[in-house]
Amino acid sequence: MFLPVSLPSNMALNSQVFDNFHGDTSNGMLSSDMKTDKLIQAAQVKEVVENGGFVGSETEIKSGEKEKKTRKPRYAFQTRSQVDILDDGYRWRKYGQKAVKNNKFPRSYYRCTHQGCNVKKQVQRLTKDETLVLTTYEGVHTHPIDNPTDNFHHILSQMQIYTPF
DNA sequence: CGGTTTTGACCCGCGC
DNA sequence: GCGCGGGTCAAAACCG
Repeated sequence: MFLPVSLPSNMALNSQVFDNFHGDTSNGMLSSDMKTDKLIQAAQVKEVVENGGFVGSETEIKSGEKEKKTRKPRYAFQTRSQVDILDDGYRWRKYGQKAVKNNKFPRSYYRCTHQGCNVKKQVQRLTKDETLVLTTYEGVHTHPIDNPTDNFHHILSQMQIYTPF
């Protein structure tokens, strides 16, 4: 259920992200940096936090192992929005929700529903500024977007590509 | 009726 | 060892 978006600005955000994605994923080698960058630009993010460290429990390296283990990239950014659900075009299934120590709002855990794609993200609203939403992505999508909650604008722009006239 | 949300339980690492 | 904080599981509820 990613439809309760009632803000027109948010919908404009989504369409812009879609356009960017379709323009860059032609070879399927879209880097997560570009993705995040596009999202940031589109979402009018106030502050960006890039986490270059390790993610997850088993990815931690203890011994002489260098950094050859699967170090998933994790990108976080804050968005000023009144709605918790920021639809980025992917389908997410919620699998958990926990309360965080210093925040009164719970943190929600989502997983990409695409088969074989275990990209995760967590969404958390900040207590400091109730209008700020911190979204953290973990992993990289390696499959095209199944554009679900689309606006007709984007559909039409796609149709124009395949229409000779 | 199938996929998603909900929600408490469970697990794991860490600090005391 | 134990409690705490954070992350995930899974069964039941929920919904289109």
